Amino acid sequence: MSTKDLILSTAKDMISEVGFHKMTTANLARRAEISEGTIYRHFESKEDILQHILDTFDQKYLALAEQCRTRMDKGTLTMEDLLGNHFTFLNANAADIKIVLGTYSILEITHRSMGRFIERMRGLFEEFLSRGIAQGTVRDVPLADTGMIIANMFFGLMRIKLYWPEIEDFSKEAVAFCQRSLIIAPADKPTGNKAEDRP
Amino acid sequence: MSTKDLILSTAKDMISEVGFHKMTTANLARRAEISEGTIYRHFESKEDILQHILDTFDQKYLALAEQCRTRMDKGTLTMEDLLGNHFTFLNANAADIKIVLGTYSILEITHRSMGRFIERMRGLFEEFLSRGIAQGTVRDVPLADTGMIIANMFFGLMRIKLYWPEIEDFSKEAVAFCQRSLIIAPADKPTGNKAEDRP
Amino acid sequence: MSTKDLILSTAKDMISEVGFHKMTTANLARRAEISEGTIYRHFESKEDILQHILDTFDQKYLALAEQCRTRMDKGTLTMEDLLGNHFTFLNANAADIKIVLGTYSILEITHRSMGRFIERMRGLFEEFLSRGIAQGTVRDVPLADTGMIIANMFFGLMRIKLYWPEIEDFSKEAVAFCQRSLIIAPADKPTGNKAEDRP
Amino acid sequence: MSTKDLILSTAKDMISEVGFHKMTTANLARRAEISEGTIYRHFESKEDILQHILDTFDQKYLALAEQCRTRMDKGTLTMEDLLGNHFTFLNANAADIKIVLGTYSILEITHRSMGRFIERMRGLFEEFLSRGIAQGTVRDVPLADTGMIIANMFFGLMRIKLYWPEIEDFSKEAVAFCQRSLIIAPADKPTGNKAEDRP
DNA sequence: TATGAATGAGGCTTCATTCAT
DNA sequence: AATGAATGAAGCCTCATTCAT
Repeated sequence: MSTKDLILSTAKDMISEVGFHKMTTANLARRAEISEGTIYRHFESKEDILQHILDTFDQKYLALAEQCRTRMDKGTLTMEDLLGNHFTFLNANAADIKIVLGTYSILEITHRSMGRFIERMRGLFEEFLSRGIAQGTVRDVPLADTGMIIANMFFGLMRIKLYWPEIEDFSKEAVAFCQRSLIIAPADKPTGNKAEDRP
Repeated sequence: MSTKDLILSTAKDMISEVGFHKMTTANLARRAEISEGTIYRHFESKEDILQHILDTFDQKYLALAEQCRTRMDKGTLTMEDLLGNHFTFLNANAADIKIVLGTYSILEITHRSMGRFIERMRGLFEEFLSRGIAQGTVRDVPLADTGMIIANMFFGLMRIKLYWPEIEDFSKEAVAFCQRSLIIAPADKPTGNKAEDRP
Repeated sequence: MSTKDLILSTAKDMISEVGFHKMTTANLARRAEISEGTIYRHFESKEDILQHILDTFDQKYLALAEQCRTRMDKGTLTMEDLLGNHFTFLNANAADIKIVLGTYSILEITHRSMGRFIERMRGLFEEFLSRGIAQGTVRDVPLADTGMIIANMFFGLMRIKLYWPEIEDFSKEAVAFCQRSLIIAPADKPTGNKAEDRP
Repeated sequence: MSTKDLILSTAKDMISEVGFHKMTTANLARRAEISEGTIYRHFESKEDILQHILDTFDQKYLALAEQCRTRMDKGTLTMEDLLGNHFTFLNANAADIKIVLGTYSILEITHRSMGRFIERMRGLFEEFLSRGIAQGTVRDVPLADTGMIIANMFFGLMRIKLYWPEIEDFSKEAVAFCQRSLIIAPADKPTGNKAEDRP
């Protein structure tokens, strides 16, 4: 692992653990077992490290989105799949998410980055909804707003999971919540879902 | 306005604007037009100021919750009312919310405070759902999880509104989203929402 | 008790307990149950309080010295009496002594005050020795130096007692130590030193 | 000279000159011609600097004590030697002594350090007396108390010398004072001192 | 006399960044 | 590339003293 990557990965761990402000260059150097000066050979500033972390994360989500779109084009992506993929992604990148959630309010670069992230996620969901509506599997809801609502729900789920891990996971129920609101039941299409539950 | 209140209100503005770390005691004193030493005549530490802000906010939400419960007891509280009241409250206390959202990840006191806040909101929604289910106006959904989902949605809405004000407000649609997922159509229409609005 | 005396006595306790630097005007006011401003109505500065304490102590020792001299004049003062009186005095004024010992190295006023105190004590002992030598009860030792040695021993004893109370009291033995060095045994006078030097 | 040693030696001078409280980190940095931040690269806190000074002094006295014991074992150490060695040591380490004497009443670390110092000196003197008594050259005095008395006398002497240099040195007479009290005249005369020295 | 809020200088400490080696 | 000592600005906080009431 190159020194640059070592710094990046150590910084990622530290920022997600203690926050950006509490990760000092001294701490970082000690934990990465390099000298403080070395950091500045690879990065312009402390913020620059964060920038790299954010950029990498950005790429990763871009890849996920592309992959989802490909499957959407093939028509093999159910809502459960889409949300499931996102859960998997977010869990796998918990440290990045924590960094984003923990710094967007204090650092302009993260704020912008998270803004883009939200927009991308919203866009993806919008696209999914749009196809669903066209196919008659999804109710005719406003695209932009609903996309945002779902994206938003994801962030909330992650936040709770990352910062209040003692609260029981409610992601499954969140999926159900969305499905009830959006999905048109396959059989008796005119009606809502779970019609069978009622007399 | 007493000096203590002046400090409190100036600090509230500053923290919500630039974050807790970037509000320094020197900045705060300058903007409040007092000397730095004066801050410490009224508060034990910089964090103590935040503590007071959080406590006050806590009281305010407690009052709202109580008021909602009273109306629930009378049976005059619809879902729209409940959510509407929350929107009003959150808008009226935007600075507090921004402080909470911006510091829970870096300060233990805010983290605890926000934890309590979430729990209270969830509890209130649970109670509402529970009554609705008993009355047959709300679908039979898991109480705790669903309460959390709605609470969560609120925080998300506020976050977007406060940090990305350029994104169009989607709160109305969020209410609709929740209603579709939760509310049982009054009489003959056991199904989806607003189907009649469409041609 | 007048406010001035209240301040003085409270300050004396505090300085002897925690030291001059750690007694702040805020602390003092709180403990004396007065306001900070009141201190400055009675004293010019924090050091001025100390000055008063030192002056009072000075008077007290002056009184002791005078009393000892009176008894010396009457010829009724043995070495044991003299040292005993000093022990009693020092014990009775432990707080003052602690203040003096704890501040002479950092404050000019105490330094001067302690200098005077030492000189007075030395002078008194010198006088005692001088009479004893004349009477043939005390060895013919250098007056100034020996007076200082005894004075010095007292300060040492007090210091240990006040700052290392866990060390067993050795004042009785200190008196014996001095007596062995100074007193000519009553019976076999010829053995006393330098007797042959005198006509 | 390394920066650390520079700080240490500058601090030693300053503390002994103006006291621990009046040596501020800003003063120290200015006098050592370094920046304030540099201090904290080498020491954890201002008190930590003092701790190092005290530790070094501790070592130095330990070395002296060991050397004295070695000579005691060889039987070549007279009382004059022992006290003389101590005078030399104390003079050579005047700054350290001044620091110890000037801060033991306000700082826990110095208080402990001086407590140890006193105990060590007392122990050494006790040992000397114990051997002297066994050999019949010293009177049969209580060991612990007398050891303390002599140790105490040393501190007193140093104190006067360091803080009231205008007072004439009385250390020679102090040695004589002790000898008269403790030493048994060599041959036939169990009493009076040094009568044999005279014609 | 008494109050106590306000002051502001100054104390200790931290930390991102630079630079000589 | 790497080191790590040095920097100095800035942060939080304390405290003797003043002043309007």
